[in-house]
Amino acid sequence: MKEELAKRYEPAEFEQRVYSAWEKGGYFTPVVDPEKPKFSIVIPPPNVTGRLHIGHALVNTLHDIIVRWKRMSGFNTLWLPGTDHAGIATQMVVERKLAEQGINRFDLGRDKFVEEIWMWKEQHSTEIKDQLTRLGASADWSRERFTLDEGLSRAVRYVFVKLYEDGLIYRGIAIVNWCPRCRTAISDVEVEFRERNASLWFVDYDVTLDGVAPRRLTVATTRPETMLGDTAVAVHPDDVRYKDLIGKHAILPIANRRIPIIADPILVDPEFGTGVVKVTPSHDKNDYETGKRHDLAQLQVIGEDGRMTAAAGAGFEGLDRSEARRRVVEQLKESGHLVKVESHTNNVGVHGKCDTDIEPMVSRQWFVKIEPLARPAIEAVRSGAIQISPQTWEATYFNWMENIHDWTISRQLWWGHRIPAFHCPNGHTTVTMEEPAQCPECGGAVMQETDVLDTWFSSGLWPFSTMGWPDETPDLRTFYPTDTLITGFDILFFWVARMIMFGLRFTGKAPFSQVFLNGLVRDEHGQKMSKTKGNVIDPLDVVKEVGADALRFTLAVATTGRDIPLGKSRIAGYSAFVNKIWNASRFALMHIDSELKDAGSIERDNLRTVERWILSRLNAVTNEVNRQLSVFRFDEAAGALYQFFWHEFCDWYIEMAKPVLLGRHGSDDHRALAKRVLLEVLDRSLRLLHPFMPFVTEEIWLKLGGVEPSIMVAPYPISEEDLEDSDAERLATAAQAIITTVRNVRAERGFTPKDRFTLYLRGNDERDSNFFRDYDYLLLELARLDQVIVEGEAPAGTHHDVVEGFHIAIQFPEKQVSQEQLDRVRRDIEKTQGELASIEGKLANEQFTRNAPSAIVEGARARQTELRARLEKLQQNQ
RNA sequence: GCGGGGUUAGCUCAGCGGUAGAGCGUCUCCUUUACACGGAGAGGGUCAGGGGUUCGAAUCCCUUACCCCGCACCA
Repeated sequence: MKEELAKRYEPAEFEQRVYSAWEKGGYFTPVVDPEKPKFSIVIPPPNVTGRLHIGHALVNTLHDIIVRWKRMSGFNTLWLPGTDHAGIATQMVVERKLAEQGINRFDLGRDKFVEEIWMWKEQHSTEIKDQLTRLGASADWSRERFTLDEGLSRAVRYVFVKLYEDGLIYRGIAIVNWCPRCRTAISDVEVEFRERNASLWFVDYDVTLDGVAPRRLTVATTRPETMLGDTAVAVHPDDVRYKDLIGKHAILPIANRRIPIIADPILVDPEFGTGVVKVTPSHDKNDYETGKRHDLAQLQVIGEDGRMTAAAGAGFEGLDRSEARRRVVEQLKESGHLVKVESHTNNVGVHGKCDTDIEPMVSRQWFVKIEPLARPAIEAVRSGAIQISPQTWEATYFNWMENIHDWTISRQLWWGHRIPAFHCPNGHTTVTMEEPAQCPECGGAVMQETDVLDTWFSSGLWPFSTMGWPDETPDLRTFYPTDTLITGFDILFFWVARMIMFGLRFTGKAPFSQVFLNGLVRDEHGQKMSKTKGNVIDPLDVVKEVGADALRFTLAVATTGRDIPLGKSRIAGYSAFVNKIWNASRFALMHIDSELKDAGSIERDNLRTVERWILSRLNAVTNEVNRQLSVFRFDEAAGALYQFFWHEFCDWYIEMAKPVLLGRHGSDDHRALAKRVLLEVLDRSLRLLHPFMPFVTEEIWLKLGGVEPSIMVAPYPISEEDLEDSDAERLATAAQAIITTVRNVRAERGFTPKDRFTLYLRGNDERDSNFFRDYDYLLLELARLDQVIVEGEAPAGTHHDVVEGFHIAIQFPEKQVSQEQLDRVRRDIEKTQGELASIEGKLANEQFTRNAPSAIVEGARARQTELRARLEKLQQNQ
């Protein structure tokens, strides 16, 4: 029994009900069977730091589109969901929350603090799952994983121990990027550079020369506070200005220490500045290397907390770095050692997570020797075993992988995988998966390393650790390697590269064969969304307002390029499309009188030209959508469906079918055929649209009464060659073009819809003429004519035209330009002048131009130009 | 500094060798029994500037200007 659709499209009425039905149906869970053709994909696990933003909505919509498409196309499909503990990021948000209560993590102690984070995690992973559910994500929740789960943690320990045994993990002292706020080392990729206006201070160092007049060397520095830790001054060995000073000593101002003057061709560029460089091995990467070359002393003057140490000297100990800088400059000025100050822009490295200036710091950390892992990972992409699209990212990938540095993996944090290394008081270190009872070398008591691993260490194992690896599980055999990886380009190095390296090393296989990197969502002016700018869009707010389908479709259409601008008006545009689908379906359901499962197949021979045309077009779109999805052109696929459904199916086919469906024209057989085709086109269109708009398509499709219990498990349409009909397309297109021409003439000459014309037309052959004789009712109704004469001779004085190869002539009554029309032009001119005046007033207002965001001012200027042009045009027409 | 991308309609973007496209916005007309979240029409662009290749260039090459994004970094 056919059911009717509600009069209004109200997504809130059915979305959640539909989702629960899918869950109950078990459609998200694939079978475990390595023999079946499969498609598998893992979610880029969202951080449990908070709620999902619109960027997550994008990447997960793209996942769901691909996953639903593959599932309907007959693949045993797994989308494996989960979340990431996100080390430092999560630790930071919980610390911030505790700070509001006036507590810091040291008050709580490690165990209690970690317990706090677990509570936070529980709440947020539930929220995240709920958000994904509301978007329609067809992920297999029975396989949901978290990077700190026992199974995944075991994989982490296994990999760590294996890499250590293979000599690819080492512990050592090195200069690393240190975040004084988070009090941990971070890796190179976590450092972001910010351009800043700074000063360049020129400082004189006295040179002690036995028996000769004293000289001074001028060094330039952007960080005067580090001079307290200088242990040398360097010049270029070939620099004639200073050649005689090499090997002598300089006196470091303030500290009054004697430091050597060394020659170093790598550190010093004689062309730059004064050609003299101060050397601070403890607080600068290049200086650290120089120090190693010259065996210089290290003097740490800045501590882990960013405050000056005792070594900085009396009057400095305990001062913050920036305060110490001010004081050093002050003292240099007083003692006359400060020669001059220049302003200078430089790029300061900051910690991407908290924006704190990075302090290069010498410390003992754990590292992964990365080159042996990177080499096969480069090869995998070069050979095509892994394809990255858009392909332009491959260059970026190679560039990075070929210049890769060892990876600092230890973090001085409390939240994460604790490194499986066990130290004893005698200095022995044992690396094993499980804690040993005693030190295997000396029998002493052991204590586990307090450092944890970089969060990307565990997410690098995600495609296989989530499937039970290192055990040979049925899941692993069935679903690994995965097929596609979809994620934002911003984590190409952080995540994608690490998965490729780990996957190849430990499973011997590339963890996926295709990578699709999507763009970043921005606001409608191309600005990055951020809370401080107030331009963030919460996906759930949008879902509540317009439904998940409209949001998903908008995101899919917008995916090309690096930046994805998203504004309310754009979403509204596609929510109108969902509404259109609803209403067209409602119309169709009013006329369709049999269920899909009883309808039988269409007798191809009985089809008439207009039906052949729409089926041919539907087939072309089917082909197009499948093709575009296979190359991740979500925009093209969605756009083709939009164009077809709205502008071909609704605007033309339904209108062309109406005379028959509504009984104004045609036989009963013809009517039955039109109904059958209407059902066919609607059915196929809904299935094609389903991956993009799962909710509304399901809600409507179930009313068509198909054999499958859900559109989710109905087959995805594929193109069928025998539906192609270029001749039907030619004739239908011609009919449409002729109708459009008549409408044009009507509007241009100022006629109303009530004025009736006579149309004369001539076909190229008998077949064409027969078509227009058969379908003259289409021209009469859609072009509002009172007569169509095929093959007749057109009288003189008619409007002649050639449309799509057909000669037509339109005969219409005489018509004078009325006073009313003239008045209307005058009213328009007045209206435009008024609007222009108001915009110009605004632009002349200084307060507006100074205070409004530039985008708004620019918009006003653009509007001004547009209005001026329009005004000119109207005045000409008067 | 090195590398990559961009500059197309008022806005946001497709197109990337063969007669300039979409969505939104603008204007006009229309309550025609699916939809006013609608229908029918209209207007709007020397495709950043300059040079070249070609029968033909938004599209390929060179160049200039401006913008974005990586990577590296000079004290």
